[in-house]
Amino acid sequence: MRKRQRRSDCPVHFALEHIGDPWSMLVIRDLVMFGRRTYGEFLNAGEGIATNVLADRLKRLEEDGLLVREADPERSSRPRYRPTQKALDLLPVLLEMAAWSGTWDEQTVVPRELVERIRHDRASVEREILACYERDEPWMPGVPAREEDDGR
Amino acid sequence: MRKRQRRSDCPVHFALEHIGDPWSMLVIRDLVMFGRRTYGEFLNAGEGIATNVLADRLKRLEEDGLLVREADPERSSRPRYRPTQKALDLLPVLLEMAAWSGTWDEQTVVPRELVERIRHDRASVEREILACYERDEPWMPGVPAREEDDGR
DNA sequence: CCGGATCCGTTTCGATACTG
DNA sequence: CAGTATCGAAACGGATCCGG
Repeated sequence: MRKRQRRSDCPVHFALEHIGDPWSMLVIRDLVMFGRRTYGEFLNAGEGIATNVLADRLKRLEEDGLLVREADPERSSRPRYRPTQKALDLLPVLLEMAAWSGTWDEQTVVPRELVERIRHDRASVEREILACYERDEPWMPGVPAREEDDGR
Repeated sequence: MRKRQRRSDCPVHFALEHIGDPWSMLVIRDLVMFGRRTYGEFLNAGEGIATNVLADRLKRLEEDGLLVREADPERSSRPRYRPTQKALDLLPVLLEMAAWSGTWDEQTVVPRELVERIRHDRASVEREILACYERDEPWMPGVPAREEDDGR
């Protein structure tokens, strides 16, 4: 018997236990597209996620194999989160979400130009993002990344 | 001034107020891909959505312009829900979700063959689905559409 | 400090009963 | 058949506390 305790644990298997949770998707987006890696970076990224909710999602995503938690090589006291391939494979979903948002959401942060790129050559956008990921750099073409936190 | 009362109304504008809600996405999927049109069809579609939650989501999606509510031409007492273009435009997101689910979700209902089709020629899958939509027919290649309720 | 954990008032969910 | 009404159980948000 499976434990069934999560709100988004609806009995249809359509990726919704992750994609159907906004905070999970924000964390995954931050991991995959914006190169965020630490608790503080997620927390102060402008989305206003609460500390307990963030901790819960990080744990849940780790349990479900979407991210790995490892020690920072320089400051070992600070955990560092990295997306797994399972999370990287959500990039097409994230990009289609971005394109839809840029088209229909009046409050969108996604620029039209990016929408066009996704529509006409999504593969190249994916390659660009994954190349940044390989170099451990953030990718942020016009999308506000870190809103002012910066304390290094 | 906008009402801000929804749980998934997080301040980052990335389509998450709809995509981040599992029940909303199920309704949209049922509308766009499976040709479901009535309250009862959504309710008994096997997902186990509660009546009040379904009513709430239908109202919310109508307010946000994702579906229109109209009277059934034959039985005028029965409302009929149809997706708008805004909802139809979520088809790429739905298909990428399906592909991810078919790849990574061990409980998935998405067959491998469909995953391959989405990966290699998503546009043709989209055309197929939209053609069914135009004819007001459901589309369900191997995906269980309305599974008979398991008693309960 | 940073990365959480804990407590608490409020909101939302989910199940069922009920109504037009 | 298409929804409301109700109510206990979760989840959320915010603040605070705590360990390294």
